[in-house]
Amino acid sequence: MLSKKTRYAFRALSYLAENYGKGPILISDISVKKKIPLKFLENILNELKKVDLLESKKGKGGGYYLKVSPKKINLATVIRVINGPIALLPCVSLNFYERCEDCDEKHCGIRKIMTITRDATLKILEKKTLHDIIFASF
Amino acid sequence: MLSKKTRYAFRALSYLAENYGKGPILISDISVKKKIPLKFLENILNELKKVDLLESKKGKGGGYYLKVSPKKINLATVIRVINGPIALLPCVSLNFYERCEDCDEKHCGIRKIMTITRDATLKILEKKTLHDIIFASF
DNA sequence: ATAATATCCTACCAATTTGGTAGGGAAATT
DNA sequence: AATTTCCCTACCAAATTGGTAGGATATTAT
Ligand code: FES
Ligand code: FES
Repeated sequence: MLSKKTRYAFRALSYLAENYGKGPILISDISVKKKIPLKFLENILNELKKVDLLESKKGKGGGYYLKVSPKKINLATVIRVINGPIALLPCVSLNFYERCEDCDEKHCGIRKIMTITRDATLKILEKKTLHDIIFASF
Repeated sequence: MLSKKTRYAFRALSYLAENYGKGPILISDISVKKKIPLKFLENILNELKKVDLLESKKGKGGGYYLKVSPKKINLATVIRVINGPIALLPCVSLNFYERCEDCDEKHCGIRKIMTITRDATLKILEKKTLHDIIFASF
């Protein structure tokens, strides 16, 4: 399951997506509107900034805003940044690969099935974007 | 990601599947062959027994064995028992449903996409069985 | 300048989950 | 009655999760 933090990230991002092009949005504004603990949200938005999904501005008139269009930010990217691997096993992860101890990858049946599962999941999560989140909600 | 415990469960089950029909297998045998900590494995097998995937026999000649054919035990079932929900959000889980606070299910775009993802995942994990694990490994 | 505004950074914290271990009890077999 | 094997309860350390606190830093307005 996705962590609470990741769910917060999606809620915050969808709010920013709804306000795309309207300039910087205050953390405190997002916090109140989306009911996310302020200081926790601060941290989340900062992480999203560090991977270039968001841009920020300090001082009066400042805040956070999407760096690119909501149509260009897919869900897989967000999950990887905040939640971590999408694959069900480390030996199957594209972005967080780790070898399985005591298991031979060449002849591992579990791995093969989890690879198929990963591909099916990614096919959806890499195609769906923040834009889809907003417009799936009407 | 699946827990280490779940990976142990799959390794143990695939060993039991390979030996299906050959009578009870010792925990200690599985532990050594599949390199799983003995006491931890004890616990795992017992949980699988409680949901009727395994049967056990005590005393000499005893051990654990699959209660039904490897073709009838799918991966989704195993994951749910040992790892928990398969869906990425509680509001989308079929077997572990929980309402999302501060989120209206009717108009939630995230939920809709996660439902699609869940269905794609389940389509695979409910179809693939222990038998497939064994025969995908050759 | 300097005050005000707002993000950024570091450190800490409690509760829960994960990945075990220890020790003995209960049932079946010899 | 001894041996074998699973079963049950309790405990434990380390990691992760979901935060909070307090101030440093950058920008803007006066
Ligand atoms: S190689 Fe990763 S589970 Fe076998
Ligand atoms: S209802 Fe579960 S995320 Fe919106």
